[in-house]
Amino acid sequence: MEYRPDVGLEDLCPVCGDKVSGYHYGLLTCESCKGFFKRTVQNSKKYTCVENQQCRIDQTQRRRCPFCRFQKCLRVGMRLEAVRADRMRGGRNKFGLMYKHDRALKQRERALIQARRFRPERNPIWASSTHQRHMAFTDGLHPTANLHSTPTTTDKSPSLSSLLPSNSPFVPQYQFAFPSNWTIKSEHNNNWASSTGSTAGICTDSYDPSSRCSSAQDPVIPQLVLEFLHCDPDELQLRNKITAHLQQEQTGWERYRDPETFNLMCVIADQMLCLIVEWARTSIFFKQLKVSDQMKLLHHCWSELLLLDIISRQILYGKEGSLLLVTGEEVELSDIVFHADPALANLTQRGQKLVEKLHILKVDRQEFACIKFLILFNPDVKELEEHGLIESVQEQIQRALLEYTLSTSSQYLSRFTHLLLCLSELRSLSILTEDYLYWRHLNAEMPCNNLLSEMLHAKRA
DNA sequence: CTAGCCTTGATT
DNA sequence: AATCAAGGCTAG
Repeated sequence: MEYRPDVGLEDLCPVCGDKVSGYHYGLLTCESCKGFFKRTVQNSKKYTCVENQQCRIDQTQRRRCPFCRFQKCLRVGMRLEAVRADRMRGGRNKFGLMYKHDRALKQRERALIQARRFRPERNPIWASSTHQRHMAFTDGLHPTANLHSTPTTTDKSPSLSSLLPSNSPFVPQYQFAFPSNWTIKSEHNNNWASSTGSTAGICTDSYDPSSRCSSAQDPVIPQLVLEFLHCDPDELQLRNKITAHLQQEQTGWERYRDPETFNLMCVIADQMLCLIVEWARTSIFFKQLKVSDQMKLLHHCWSELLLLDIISRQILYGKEGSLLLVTGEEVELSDIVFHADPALANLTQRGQKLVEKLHILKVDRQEFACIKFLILFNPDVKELEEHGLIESVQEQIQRALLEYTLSTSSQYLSRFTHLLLCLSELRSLSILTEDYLYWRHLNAEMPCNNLLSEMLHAKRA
């Protein structure tokens, strides 16, 4: 296998693919597109397209249609407001900070790639993917990048049923034993909410985060937790997959620096859902379930998993005051709240509060990996064929998580209880989010024919 | 018009 | 003083 640098994307102009000469009008572009954008805006140029406004824009053909070229400039995120009305030269503009953040992010990314190169990690999840993705940069087919445009066979995300059937034979590694020395007593339907009542007495004291053990003495990571970690996809691979897809879709992913681009967020969420399904179907325990049960479980918990994915990203990699997207972009939370409608603003704020709580608890990657499985294996889902099996897996996960928590925190019971309370909040937040998305979906404000809309319909059918 | 190179000037 | 993203200039 030969070495090919996969960092090429950010060195190419997102408009025409030429060599980038620096940040211009909001993002990294080449010198010629910088000049073209400047001339167009300064002189208020009006172009027309002699074709059907779908001209391919690349380095050799960029001169042929200024109309389509300018459309693409806007689409990839070049900012009109960065062209100065007074034509003042020199100095800096308000984007300076954004450029700085972007640079830091790219630097971090490079470091990650560098580190991974020396410690190559075999990842069976991606290798065994049945869903082929075209990484090639196919330009010119969707020039307006209208996300409502009729999906082609490549840009339409596959249905859940087509994603699920697994070819890999199951090799049993774990016994489904029931030596439950302890269980979380469930008084309600809700797994998480139950802990409020039964263990309330223990958790009235506030949790002291300093009780979290330092890594000085290595915590004992239970075998099952290690297995969950092994199933957990690598963040950088997720990022590369999603950005490759967005490139292919010609959506110009820089656009969501503008928090109003709800559509693009939906495309990202849809792609994340595909990857979550991929994670599940190749994961321990889940891959041996009947496909019908797999579908029921995923239909039930997809929004929780999606939210947890977003939230865990903030805690593991993000920073305060901004939302880190899977693509590596950061969006100011205040911008989102300012631009969003009241319902979305409220969801964002509640989500942020949850992030803060989990941040105080210092939830780590091991625990997030466990929690994902806890959410997936929900024995309260109706009409499960292998209910007993799913229940026993749920108990094993709970045991493993508690065992791990025990080894990393001196106040493990308090900590564990707080963790479960957070999951209860995650549950209600996911229900609200589904309602919100469904409402936008009914108003035809979302891209259709994708996994996201399939999931939205599943529970309401 | 295009695009490569030049000048400018606030920020660091 | 160095940086670097604005605007400016000018052959082709």
